[in-house]
Amino acid sequence: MKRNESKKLTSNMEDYLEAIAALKKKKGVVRVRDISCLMDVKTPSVTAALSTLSEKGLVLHERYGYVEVTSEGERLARGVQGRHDMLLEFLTKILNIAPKIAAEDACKMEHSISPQTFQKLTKFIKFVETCPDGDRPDWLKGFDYYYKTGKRLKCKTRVTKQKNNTVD
Amino acid sequence: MKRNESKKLTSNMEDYLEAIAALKKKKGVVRVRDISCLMDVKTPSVTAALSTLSEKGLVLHERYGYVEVTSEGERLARGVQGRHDMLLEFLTKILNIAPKIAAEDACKMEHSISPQTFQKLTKFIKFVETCPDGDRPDWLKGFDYYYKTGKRLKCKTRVTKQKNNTVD
DNA sequence: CAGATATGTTAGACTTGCTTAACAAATAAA
DNA sequence: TTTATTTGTTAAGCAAGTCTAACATATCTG
Repeated sequence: MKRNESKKLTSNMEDYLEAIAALKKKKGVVRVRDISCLMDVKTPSVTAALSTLSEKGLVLHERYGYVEVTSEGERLARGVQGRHDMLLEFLTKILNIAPKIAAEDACKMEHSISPQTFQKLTKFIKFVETCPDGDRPDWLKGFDYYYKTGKRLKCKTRVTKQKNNTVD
Repeated sequence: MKRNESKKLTSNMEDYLEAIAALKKKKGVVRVRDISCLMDVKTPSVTAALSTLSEKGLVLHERYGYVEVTSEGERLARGVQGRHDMLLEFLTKILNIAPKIAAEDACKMEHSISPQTFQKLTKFIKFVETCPDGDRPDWLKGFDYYYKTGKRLKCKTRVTKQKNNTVD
């Protein structure tokens, strides 16, 4: 009754789990080779990782066999993937960051973001994307303009006090 | 002429350097003990880290002496600290995340954020904080409201199409 | 100044994660 | 079916970072 499900995964193990779940979804079956290719590590690293994840009850793996993900593994993988997707969306859609850069950032940040921040950002994205203004709310277009030119578009609403808005 | 300034620091070394620079700024002199307390590690870990940072030319440290930061070390530390501060500001001021949580997130994300994302977010914060609307632009207040209630405040500007905005 | 205390270093061990080299099993092809 | 190829595992070792235990230096205090 003392299973080694010490909950907390390292970033690396989260990466392996995420990759495995993604491969499962995409290809149906998952082999050591697939994981090693996707993650750009050698196969012995994968074997080692699988042994760790097995002990934690997140994957099933018999010698020379396919890799299966347990339901608990699924659950965790969905969490990581969810954080990744959300971050990617925030970076590309809202901040307008180049997809490649955004993907790299998302890959690293997905391991460190707290549930609170995840929730806030998720809502923030939703807030932006369901805006009646259309694709991109006016204020966000205002940011695009500000980012490019350093200047602020004329504000349509009340102006209480004007602060400096210099370019650096 | 072959100094070991292999540029890229690990997250951990970035943390040490950041802590050292912060202590220097705050207390004037930096001892191993201070670093070990601040970072919650034992002193031998600090000694080892200092040896690494010394080799890279980022700190100066003689046996049993104070720790000094080189100008290159300063420069790097400022970078890390800058990312930290920016992230903290974004999380607390814009997303309204509790300071403690925000600080934890910032501590981890400060190591993984790309220059591009740093720049975008920096501008985004500036865009928000120099908004003529006052402390917090109207659209951001709109987000606060949306976050709390799941409902969208009436939009003052043109409404092209209304999408669903459910709470989950 | 000399002992007690605080601080710093060294040595050795452990963990995580990676590698290469050698071996073992499974699959494909002759 | 026997060989060749691909795939997977084991073993051994390296690097970063942590720790504890033992030792060394500095500093404080009587």
